[in-house]
Amino acid sequence: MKQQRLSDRIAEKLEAMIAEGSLKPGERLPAERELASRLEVSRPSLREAIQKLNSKGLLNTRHGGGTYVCDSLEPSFVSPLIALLREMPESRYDVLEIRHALEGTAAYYAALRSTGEDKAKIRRCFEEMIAGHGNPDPMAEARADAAFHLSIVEASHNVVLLHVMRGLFTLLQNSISHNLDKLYTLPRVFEPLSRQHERLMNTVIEGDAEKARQAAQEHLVFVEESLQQIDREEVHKQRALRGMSG
Amino acid sequence: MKQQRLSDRIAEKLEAMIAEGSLKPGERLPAERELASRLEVSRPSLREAIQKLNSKGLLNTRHGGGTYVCDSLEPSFVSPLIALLREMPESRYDVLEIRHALEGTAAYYAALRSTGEDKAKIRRCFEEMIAGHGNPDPMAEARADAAFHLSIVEASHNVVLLHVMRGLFTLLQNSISHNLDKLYTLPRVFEPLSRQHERLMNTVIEGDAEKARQAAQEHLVFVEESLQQIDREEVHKQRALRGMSG
DNA sequence: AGTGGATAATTGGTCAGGCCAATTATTTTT
DNA sequence: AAAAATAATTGGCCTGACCAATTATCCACT
Repeated sequence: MKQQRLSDRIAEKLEAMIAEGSLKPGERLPAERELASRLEVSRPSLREAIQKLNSKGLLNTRHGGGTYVCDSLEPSFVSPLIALLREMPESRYDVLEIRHALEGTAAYYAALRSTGEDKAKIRRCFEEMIAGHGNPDPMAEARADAAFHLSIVEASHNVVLLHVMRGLFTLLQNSISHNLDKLYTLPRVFEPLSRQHERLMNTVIEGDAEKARQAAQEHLVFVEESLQQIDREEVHKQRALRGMSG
Repeated sequence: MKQQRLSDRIAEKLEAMIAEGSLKPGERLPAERELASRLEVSRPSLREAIQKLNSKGLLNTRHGGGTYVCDSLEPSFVSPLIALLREMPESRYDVLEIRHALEGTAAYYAALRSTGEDKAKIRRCFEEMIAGHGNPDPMAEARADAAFHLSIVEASHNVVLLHVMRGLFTLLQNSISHNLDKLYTLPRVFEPLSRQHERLMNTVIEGDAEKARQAAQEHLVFVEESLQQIDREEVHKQRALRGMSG
């Protein structure tokens, strides 16, 4: 079972040479024509291999300049979909639109179906989130936030919903974290956020389904608007910086 | 200052088409020669792009067979679930709960954002669905139904939503087809269903967001209730059978 | 002799066309 | 109707060429 593309074998070979050390970081590769003849392959096949390693971040190529081994090699292990959406930052708002729709129903059914155990877990997640505020690592707060919301989704006793929401949170944290940290650091944002979380929790625990749905939706509206405002301010800031340098 | 490799631009373009949904998971790409001429590039350049996406895991290519969009783009949303749901058919209602939440917003944004092209496609899917009614294969109708709903999701221009919904439909068709066929064969069910579909389409095309959301939600309520009733009747039937044999 | 700029050589980028090999569709044969 | 042979399609690989960006070289001029 040795069916393999030639360009793949070449890429593997080069990759091995880099890993093993016979091609050092920063070093320049031989010219394509020469390397091709030395490996006894055609130039197009060599090029396909180089382009693959190029998009992997192992090599970088300058027109007319040559091909070099990248200095810092950090392979990225992310699911293809995540990688796809990383390129389109505006898809963060897409995720929020979906959460807007889903968390409302999650809260609704959580209010109707949650057991005592569920409620205890929700409360625990809430308190951990509060306790963790001011953490030097902003991503830790994002994780606590996600855990809180997921505890409510869990209490809705809809397994499919739980999986979908987990996927969405991974998407948010893992790939589109841009500006997400400011949500937890700016006091004028964090305080209303915290009140909304508390209200959401209480309505769920009290079992008031309609109010729970409403609380979830108002929360998401606020998050969405806050992020948009933060983004706008970021644009202004960068514009100001460009103005100074010019 | 925008010097970029042609193969990179091609790869980006294909990637965008996948993300945006005009290239569906599992779909086959045109042959290299044809695609190259259609993009007005040479075959080697196209190949370099394809190889890159290939090593990224977005495409997969079989010698002599063709190049396909990887169909497991949503492992985070679906794959662990398929096995799970086979065991518990009642979680079909979980999926419906989610659709209830999502399709409303999908219709809402589709009404606001759909282009003329989108609307044409929606109408086409609707007509194919009508034309295919009475098909001996009930799953074909289920697919046409899914295609119709997905065309609306597509028109919402929310790429994440599109991927999530595709995952849900594969889930429905692929693993829990139980009793799903009766939805299309019983006239007392199919006729209202058809009217609801038409109303949904019209509200979207007219651009009335709120009415579109409402139409989608009413449709899902009806589907949910119909399935529940069918299930109940099924239980009675089986009970009667057991009674006869005992 | 040193410096600046034109020139040549190197090197990656792209293309055209051809042949081979694996797969898929079609036809023929049994 | 099923199986085998054949044709058409499609990806894999190669040669050779030309263009464009970069780098090295060389020559004129100060």
